[in-house]
Amino acid sequence: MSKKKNKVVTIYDIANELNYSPSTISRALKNHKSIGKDTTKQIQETAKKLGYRPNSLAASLRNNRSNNIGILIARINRPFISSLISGVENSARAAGYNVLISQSDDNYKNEVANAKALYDSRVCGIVASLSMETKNADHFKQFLEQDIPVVFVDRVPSDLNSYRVIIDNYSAGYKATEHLIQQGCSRIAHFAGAQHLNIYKLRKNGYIDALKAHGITPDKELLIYMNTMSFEEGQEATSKLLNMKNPPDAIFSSNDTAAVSAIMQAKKQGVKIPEELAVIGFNDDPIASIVEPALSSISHPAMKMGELSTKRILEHADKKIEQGVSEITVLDTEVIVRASSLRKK
Amino acid sequence: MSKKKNKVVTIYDIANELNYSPSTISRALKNHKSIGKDTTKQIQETAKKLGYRPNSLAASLRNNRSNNIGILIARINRPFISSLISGVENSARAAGYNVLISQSDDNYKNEVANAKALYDSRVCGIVASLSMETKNADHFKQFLEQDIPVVFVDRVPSDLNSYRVIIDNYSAGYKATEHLIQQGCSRIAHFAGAQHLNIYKLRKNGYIDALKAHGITPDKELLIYMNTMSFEEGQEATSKLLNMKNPPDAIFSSNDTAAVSAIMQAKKQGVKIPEELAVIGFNDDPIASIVEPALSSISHPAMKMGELSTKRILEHADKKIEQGVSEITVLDTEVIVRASSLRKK
DNA sequence: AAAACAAAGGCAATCGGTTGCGTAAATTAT
DNA sequence: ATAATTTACGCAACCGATTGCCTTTGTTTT
Repeated sequence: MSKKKNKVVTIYDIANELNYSPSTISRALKNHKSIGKDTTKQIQETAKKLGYRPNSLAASLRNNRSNNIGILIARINRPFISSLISGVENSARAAGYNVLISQSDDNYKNEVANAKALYDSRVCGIVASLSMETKNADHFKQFLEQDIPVVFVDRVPSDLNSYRVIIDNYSAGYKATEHLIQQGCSRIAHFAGAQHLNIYKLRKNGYIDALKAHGITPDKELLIYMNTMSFEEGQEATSKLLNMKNPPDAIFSSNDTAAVSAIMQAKKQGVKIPEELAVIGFNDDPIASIVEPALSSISHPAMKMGELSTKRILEHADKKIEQGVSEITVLDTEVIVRASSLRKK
Repeated sequence: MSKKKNKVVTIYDIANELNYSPSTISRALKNHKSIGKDTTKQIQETAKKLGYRPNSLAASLRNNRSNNIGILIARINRPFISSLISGVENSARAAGYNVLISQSDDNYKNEVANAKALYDSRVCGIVASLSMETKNADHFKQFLEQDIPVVFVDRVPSDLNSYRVIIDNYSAGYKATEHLIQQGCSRIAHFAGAQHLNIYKLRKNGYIDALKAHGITPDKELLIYMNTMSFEEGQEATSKLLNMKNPPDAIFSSNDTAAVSAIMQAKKQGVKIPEELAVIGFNDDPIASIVEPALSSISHPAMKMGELSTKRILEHADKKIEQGVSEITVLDTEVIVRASSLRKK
């Protein structure tokens, strides 16, 4: 048995059926005012009757602009990212847009290739969070040259002006550290991520400045630079820290994965949390509420950031953009205090 | 300063530059054999020099088929789903396809609307996992009528023949239950999901048959039907179970969320795990390894399922499909034994 | 050397909407 | 009643790549 494709109904079919021209059909379907009311109604009814479905490809080609928003991220299956995507998708779909995703797997070359692919499919906007390896953002210039809005989220480049939706990482790092200090900690270690990514650098700066502001001299031995901030890296670092002659009494980790691994490692070594070691993470991933004791963390409004990113893209068309000006949206974060850092009642 | 759009280079520009016809350019760019070697080389070089980028919209319109694979799922920010998407995206991109996502939020109407949207953008295939509310799959017929392959994953409909990529839920439920029995449990409760979704029904059936096979009569009081299997539902159910005159000595939950909530609730009530209550979940989400004691679970090869789904779509074009025959891909699952169910050493 | 064939490209239609411009008829203004 | 508008719709080009078919020139066959 061969595959049988039913004929797809086009505006030409409707035009033939009703003896109108295709342009009239096109206009009537979009409720263009220059088409009579009765005619419009009749055309729309016939369209429905025939099972007409618009071909967005044709429209997009003609308008030189699709209704697709592209997402460019490192990895989809991370709590923060999947929530971000979810936020983008929700608001995009509500506005009649589709969402194209691409993940770089934290690889720079993939990111460049994905940017090309999204460009070629003529997305009308891009939401991007850089890969770990990305150190320059030239592959986004192609979009800007065509006036296609690019919204950088979370991991944003420092060398390219465009929209940004971020949190105040410096202040979050400051607040997290200050919280630990207020709990009576004074030897506070920090798990810092790759420093060419400004989110990690800023969190570290906040950490350092909070220490100084409270009269604590930062100790280089307590500042651990990590690569991917994986569970394993966190475990190893924690183990080393705890075996020091003068171990820390708190850890502020730039992500929850490493923070959770710190808790688990500390427990394994018989170190009591939070009494002997207070821990706070970053992102407020689901695991933060599950680990025991529950992990304090910094809220990261992923879904909201996604929604705002979409909004920036959709609003872009109406705007006049001043050259050299980047619009930055900064969201609030909160210190979520849980048992892992709660020393004082 | 007004927005400045640089002119986009098309094959016509290359044609003018080199005095060839557009058709020659088109063929040369695809290494068509009917174009001379030198010519082809020259054209490709010029294309690169001018910064030519193919317009996939135009190609898709002409071919009446885009290079976009559509994904239709309930919620993106769930570990299983985001990994599934990741698998689809990886293999799709490797083959030069883009991925369009849409989430229904477990709402039937959204699912229908999303299916329409994906259809209208002329996806060349669909990967779908049904929403909780979906009880009929008629909205997928539009794809099949146009010979657009639909691959159902995990939550598959029972009333529509198409590709399926699934695990053997019955056997997984059976194995999970049997594992608990082997650990010495005999009053085994089950958290069952919405029964119109066959994954939950099959897991339940496996549970029941495993009990019977081992001479245990299923107790209706231990069979808890849930709606969304949320953390809260799990807590409440666990609390009720533990307060019974004759409480269960094990729980097999159809997902990890409810299983984890069971562990946490049991601990809160002072019930020892696994000694007094053994627990096993389903999916092997990240939280399973984090909760204490670590949750036993059933592996669910999400990424792999995504990859296979893409494969089905890409292979579809080459295939002759027999009517009334559905191709089903069944993946193996494993019982991941962790502390939450380990009573015997 | 005539016939047959292969190689290299061009012509023009096509995919399905969209839209600037034009026009005939109907309505309003003067 | 004539001019000025407005209403309602059609014509045809256009978006950019693809492809069946045709032509021209060059090469091989007998």
